[in-house]
Amino acid sequence: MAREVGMVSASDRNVSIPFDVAKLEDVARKAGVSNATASRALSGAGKVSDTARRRILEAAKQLSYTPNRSAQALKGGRSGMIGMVVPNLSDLFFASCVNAVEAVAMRNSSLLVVAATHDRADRTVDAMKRLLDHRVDGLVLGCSEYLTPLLTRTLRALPVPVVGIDAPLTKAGRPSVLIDNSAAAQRATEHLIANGYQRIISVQVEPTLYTMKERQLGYERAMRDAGLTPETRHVPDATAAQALLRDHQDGRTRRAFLVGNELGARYMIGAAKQLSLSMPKDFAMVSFDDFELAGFLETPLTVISQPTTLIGEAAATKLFRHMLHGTAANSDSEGELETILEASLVIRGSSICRPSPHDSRRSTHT
Amino acid sequence: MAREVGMVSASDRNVSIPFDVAKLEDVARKAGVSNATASRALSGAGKVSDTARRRILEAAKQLSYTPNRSAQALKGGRSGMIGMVVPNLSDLFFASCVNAVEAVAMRNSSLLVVAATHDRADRTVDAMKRLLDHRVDGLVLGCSEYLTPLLTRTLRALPVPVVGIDAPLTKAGRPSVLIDNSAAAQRATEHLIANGYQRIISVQVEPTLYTMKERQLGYERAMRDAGLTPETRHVPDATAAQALLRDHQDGRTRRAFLVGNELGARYMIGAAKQLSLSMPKDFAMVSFDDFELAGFLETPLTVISQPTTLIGEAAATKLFRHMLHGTAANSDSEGELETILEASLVIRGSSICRPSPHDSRRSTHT
DNA sequence: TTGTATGCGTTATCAC
DNA sequence: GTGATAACGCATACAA
Repeated sequence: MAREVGMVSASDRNVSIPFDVAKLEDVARKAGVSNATASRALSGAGKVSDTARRRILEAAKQLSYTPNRSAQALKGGRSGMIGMVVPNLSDLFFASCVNAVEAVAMRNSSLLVVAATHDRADRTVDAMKRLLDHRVDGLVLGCSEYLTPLLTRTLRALPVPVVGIDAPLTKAGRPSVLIDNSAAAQRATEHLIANGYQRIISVQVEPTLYTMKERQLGYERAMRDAGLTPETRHVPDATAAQALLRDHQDGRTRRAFLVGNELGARYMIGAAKQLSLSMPKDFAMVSFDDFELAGFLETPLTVISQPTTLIGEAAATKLFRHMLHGTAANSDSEGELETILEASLVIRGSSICRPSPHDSRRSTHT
Repeated sequence: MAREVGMVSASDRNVSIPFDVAKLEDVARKAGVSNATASRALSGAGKVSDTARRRILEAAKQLSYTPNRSAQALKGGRSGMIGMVVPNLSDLFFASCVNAVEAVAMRNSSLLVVAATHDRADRTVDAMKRLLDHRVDGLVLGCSEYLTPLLTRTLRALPVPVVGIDAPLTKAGRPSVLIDNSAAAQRATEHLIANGYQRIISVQVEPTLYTMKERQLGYERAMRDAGLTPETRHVPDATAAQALLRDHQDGRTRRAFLVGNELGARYMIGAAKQLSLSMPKDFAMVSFDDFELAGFLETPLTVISQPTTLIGEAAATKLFRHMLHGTAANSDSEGELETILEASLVIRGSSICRPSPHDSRRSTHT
């Protein structure tokens, strides 16, 4: 068996039992066959007599042999790892996607290597390269930004399949899994209009992101279609949210806010508390991204909910399909590059005139 | 055979992905030196003439050479990866820890490989073994359970350093980073007592977890010290929470609940809504684990907040220190096996008689 | 200081 | 069917 952990220094009292690092050679010897035969039997490829196979599998089991993935990867096979790049691992949306991707990876006998840019999009390319140094077999890229030329070029050149999340990689010829942000925002806006709101303000925290631009488009479309005037405010922080609410305190017209993400919703809710305003009396609100306690807020919050688990599963599944298909890259291999999943509008109290006492989960799909 | 979601059937797995990246040999040739010299120059170890070194570095840069980590790992060096096992990657607490660990790994030129047990603790050992198949250089183990004999044995035998999070690995001779759950629970209970509550019920969602047992102990100690009678309820779901609140509606004695985790808090808040009860009028509540909107609930929630980022950073830092020390395992290498970080009691409206209108963040350390 | 040769654990290509 | 043997890319003991 490989290397003994011998040479235990005298000071060690809790002597470590040598960990199960049986290698192929050990299995082969124990089964009384050659290295090559053992490999064939274990990998399933190649012809091995039944008796030999049985003995080999038995030996492997007893030694609890598992192949050294580094060696496999070096030899040219798969590394058995996929990579995932996200802005932040503690972000609600991405964490949920990561969790789903990991589950699919596991089911496909792969491990997930994560690399966070920690909200610095300029590190995305670096992160991808580092992942590739480790020979990941594929990549899930969670990136909310528009593709930069550098990123596009890099993506095209990557020697492994890539699937995007949150924003499309279409310009780079790579598939992605998204929701229809524009349609979802439009649907939410129409919901507000249907509830009698005419003065609806789009609240943007990070207007430059792809998703935010899309949501803005949907909002504007709904407003135009209804003959209303779009009105947008950049709210980068809590202070801006307070200013915004102060500007809309005249009390004559009923105001509604369509908020681009959960962070913005927090700013707004905090500002409302500060100013002692309450929804939907003083203003209405719909926000992107659901969270566990949205229904338990002082005023339950109407949100557009993304199917994060489905997104992660779909992206990972698509990735593995491409990996198994074996094309070097996955550029324009299948007809459609963008898989669109459905977001749902979860109507709670913050967007309707008479708030229901309990969390009403009438959800309608966009 | 039922196909699981995300399980990609392998119709053909023949094609390997070409990986035409510069290797050491290319750099050496371009620099006009041997393989070995190039390796020495790039790794920094060994003596190389200045002129050669310059040429080699230049060549490496032009070819944008990065070493093949699989080969390095196989050769016996480090793989440049650390592993992390957690119950769930979308869990607030663990996601935040993972994010911090990843950041530290990055700073140490390592990648983070994650493996989630998806809330099935019996998969922990499997997850660790899979990580080790990939030759991770170290392991962070996030496990809320008590160590089983199998897990203890496995941990002792692991050939790499391990650091625990959330629960101690002391029985396995491994270090860990935790908060003092018992002291935190005691502190919270004392806070309730100081606010006039005498009937304080401990609400447990998963009483068997290590953390929960600890919290229970602290709660009981505080109660005993105050001459009060401990009272514990198992609340595994929303229904149980409703039953609990119904049982305590007599309105004569002021009730307070110490809730073991955020999930329990959700159950309680939901049940309160259903029964049209409100805090702190009808009952008081303190819960473990802070979350973004805890201060914006109908009644801002008093919580015990764990320094998740610090925990992750401390664990990862400790791990890398052990890895650099170079001992195969890290058992009893340093004096103290348990690093205790401070949790803070964030007092909001749910635990005091007259709730302040705004989120009061007077936090006191345990 | 530099180059040659060897081996890490696997898989694949050959002969037998 | 089976078993030697050669890579995979890198690091290093040993020579030069």
